[in-house]
Amino acid sequence: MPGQKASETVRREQILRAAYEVASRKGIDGLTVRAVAARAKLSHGLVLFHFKRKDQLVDALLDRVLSTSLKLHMSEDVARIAHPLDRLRALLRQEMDRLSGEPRRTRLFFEYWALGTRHSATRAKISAELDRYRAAFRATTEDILQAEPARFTGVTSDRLAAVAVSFINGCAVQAMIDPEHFDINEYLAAVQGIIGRPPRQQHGEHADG
Amino acid sequence: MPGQKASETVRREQILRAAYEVASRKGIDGLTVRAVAARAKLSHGLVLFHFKRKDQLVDALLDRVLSTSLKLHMSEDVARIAHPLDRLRALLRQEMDRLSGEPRRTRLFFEYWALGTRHSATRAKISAELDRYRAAFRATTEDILQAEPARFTGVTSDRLAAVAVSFINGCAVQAMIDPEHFDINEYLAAVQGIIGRPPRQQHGEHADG
DNA sequence: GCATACATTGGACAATCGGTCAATATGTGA
DNA sequence: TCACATATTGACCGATTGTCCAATGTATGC
Repeated sequence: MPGQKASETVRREQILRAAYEVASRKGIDGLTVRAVAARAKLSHGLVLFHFKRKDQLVDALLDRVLSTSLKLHMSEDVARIAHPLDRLRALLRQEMDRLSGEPRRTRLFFEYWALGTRHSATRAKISAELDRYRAAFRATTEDILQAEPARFTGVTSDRLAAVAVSFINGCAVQAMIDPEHFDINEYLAAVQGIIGRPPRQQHGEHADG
Repeated sequence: MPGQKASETVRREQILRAAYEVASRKGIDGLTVRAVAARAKLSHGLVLFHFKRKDQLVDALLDRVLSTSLKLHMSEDVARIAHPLDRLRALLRQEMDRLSGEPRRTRLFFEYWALGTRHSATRAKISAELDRYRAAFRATTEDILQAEPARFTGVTSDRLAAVAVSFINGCAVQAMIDPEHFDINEYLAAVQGIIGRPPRQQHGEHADG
């Protein structure tokens, strides 16, 4: 049983898969070289043979988490929606459903997020991937601005995409701590009431604090 | 210098303050009994004399983080706003400003948040404190519903308060990773455009993926 | 001043961590 | 089949952790 050789790519994949399983269950600080090795049924020495340092393993796992957590897949059903704003709303709903349906991965994602506050390389990687994720929304937000320019005065498509992403992250955080008590439809309805159609905001702003 | 006695309440306060400074800089997993002791200029044995286990220290620190992070203070300027919806908007802006101005505390708060996914006691404590935080918004959201019932059909004041809190958390997360590239005014304007006044949502829902 | 109570210290311990390395098992080409 | 390259193992190391505890220092009542 022990000692079966394998190619480097196969081993790295096997180790990374085990690392993801460990981290998604025990958190980043529970991500131990020995725990990963045990999960992959390998010796801990072998893990450090393929990933020379633990940092490299953590970093590679971050790549994996980002590429799966921040991948926007526009289904055909959604792409077929003619009205751009409705399409964006469908995207929002889809992404929030997806993230709230994967609480473990979402939690791991935000653990890296918090870690990025102290670790600049991690922060840079997350920021770059968030940029890519935002860019995936741009096609739709540009359509929106073109279709209804009057609705979004002074708002760029970039900013619109940024808000969409931020909105999704906020809901994901909410769903992370309390998955049951979170209903996306109610959420959207209430936000619509709070934000939509301000009765007297344009003429005399009181904001200056 | 060493060995000066002090009352238990004073020592606990001193230790907790040091624990907060350590955790807000190094994160929860950087919160070490010895690090806290060093920060408070005490022996590590004394820390465990007042907090019998490290868990109790971490737990007491959570109380402190929650009571400061989730405290809603309605300033007189805000309370004086007659229009309830404008008052809620001002509250949102105030809280987002406050949280984004304290990135360290916010990060620590979300670290506990993520930790709550695995630790049920932590999760319960955070949920309870979030309930209290939500309740502080209820006075305003009830005023809103009373003033403009037509605007929020089928939305309760509880739900409205919940959305406000979730909204704040989402912005806080956003400001945590990238404090510079976050502008609350632009955020609110863009959300208003996305959510407000849906042109055709009520009759034929297409959501079912 | 002295005895008592207890806050405080720092050493010791086992457990666990990341990391190194000699020894070994395994596959491959001739 | 044999030599060679290397993937794999497990022992080992130093550092750090939480926790315990005997020794010591400090305040207080008498």
